[in-house]
Amino acid sequence: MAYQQVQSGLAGAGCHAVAPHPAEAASVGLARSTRAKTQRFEAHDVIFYEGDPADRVYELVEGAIMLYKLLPDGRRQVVEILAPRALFGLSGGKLQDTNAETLTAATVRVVDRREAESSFDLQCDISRCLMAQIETLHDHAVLLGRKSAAERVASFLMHFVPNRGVTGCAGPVPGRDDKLVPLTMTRQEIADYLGLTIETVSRVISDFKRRGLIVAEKQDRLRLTDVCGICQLTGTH
Amino acid sequence: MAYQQVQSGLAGAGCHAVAPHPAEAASVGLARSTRAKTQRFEAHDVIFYEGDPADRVYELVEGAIMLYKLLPDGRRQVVEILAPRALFGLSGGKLQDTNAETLTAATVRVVDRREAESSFDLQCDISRCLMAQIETLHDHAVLLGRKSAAERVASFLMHFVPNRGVTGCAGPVPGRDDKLVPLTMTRQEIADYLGLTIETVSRVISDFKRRGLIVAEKQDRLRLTDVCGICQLTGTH
DNA sequence: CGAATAGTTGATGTATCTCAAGCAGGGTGG
DNA sequence: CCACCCTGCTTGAGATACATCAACTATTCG
Repeated sequence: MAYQQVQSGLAGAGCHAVAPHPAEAASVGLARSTRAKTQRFEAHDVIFYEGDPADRVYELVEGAIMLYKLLPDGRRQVVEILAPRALFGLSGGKLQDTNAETLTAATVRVVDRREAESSFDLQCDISRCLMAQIETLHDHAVLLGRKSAAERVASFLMHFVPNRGVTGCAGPVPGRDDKLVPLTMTRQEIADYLGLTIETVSRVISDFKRRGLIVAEKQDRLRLTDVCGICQLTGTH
Repeated sequence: MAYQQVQSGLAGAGCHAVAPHPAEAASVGLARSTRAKTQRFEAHDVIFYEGDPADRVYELVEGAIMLYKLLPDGRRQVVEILAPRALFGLSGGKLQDTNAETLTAATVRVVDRREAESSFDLQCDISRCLMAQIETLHDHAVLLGRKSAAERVASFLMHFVPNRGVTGCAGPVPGRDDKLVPLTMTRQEIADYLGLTIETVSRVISDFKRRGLIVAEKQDRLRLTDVCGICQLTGTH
């Protein structure tokens, strides 16, 4: 069940692509450690700040988390959005390089960094997860550096549609090509993730509505009514 | 630890200030593997393409390499610039997610991925290197998402000045505050790295010249004559 | 119900892109 | 050794996508 929810988060943000061996599912990631502690957070709680000591490793068990950086004048860039099973809090140096804040209520597993790094299996999990993260960051660099506002928003929306827009995309089930997307992010958070302003995000979404690509069931519940059409707008295909 | 010095940024692209510990230099990274092969490339050689099987791990020994992605319409984003001792070619999936191309002549050490992942020590090196890469990618996301053209170019130039603009920046040696930067990248490559056009990069550099921040000894040899001044323009301080 | 907050829409400004021309340096061949 | 070309870089003029500023509307929550 928990793994199904991976798909409803921002796909690619975490390690979800690595299919767990069913038998191992419960013992993958930080759960392998006997000394793992579980922590519960409310929506919009801060888990750590940039500059905090990076002496613990976190695994997102449930919920969604964003990592972001701030410039001294207040500009913000959300650099990653994490889905369940993502590891975070690892840092090259001794200090956290980002802030970590929950988007929704979230459960997190925490292990002492020293311990995490002493197990070969865990070390492998960590590398695997970091590699997936890097791929996501590469895609995001393309988005931020080279895509238009409409392409950014379309790409963002496509993240919520698992197994579409990927190589070997199955295409729509004939006659039905929609997907309900429960946004857990505010317009401001989306804008800061996409390197845009709140107004531009709003305008693009309104434009998509007018063009019949999406319907807003509520402000934070968008129904993508033409997944293929949106996918065409990502610039990636 | 030796690997804390890994700079997956630009420093090595012309700045060889990152000195490996002489005693460890030969036994760190992929050199730990007995079956590592060394390969030599000319400038602008392609090492692998996006979509190639990701079955080998590479370590840059000498030179500079860029990783980039292309959109179908030809837009390009350079996602990473690698300095000596960086590992690359690792991928979350089975395929390379970027193209890898040398910027200069380069020496690369290659190991079979399976082998690299079977050693605990190497696995540790790999994660450490991946974490450093992620930090660099985070910074780059801020640059691409939130910085102005001038801030991007200033940040780019500061990458070539080791130990400046970092927390605990020593400041200039009184009376002298310059640094020679031998660019190994064309304007087009810089533009594709910074998410700008060639013309904008050129204009910003010209502007910096007019303001006395840099002097072009040659087109590809810039002397930063006011490192502090440039640092102030990065937006990070 | 009403204030507070988040989102939308419009009018205007501007940073950067686009298109186009001119220039410089490096290499080649006459 | 110099003229020429080729490529990469610079500069200018104009277009445009997105940001900014400001008003308005919808939603949430006490």
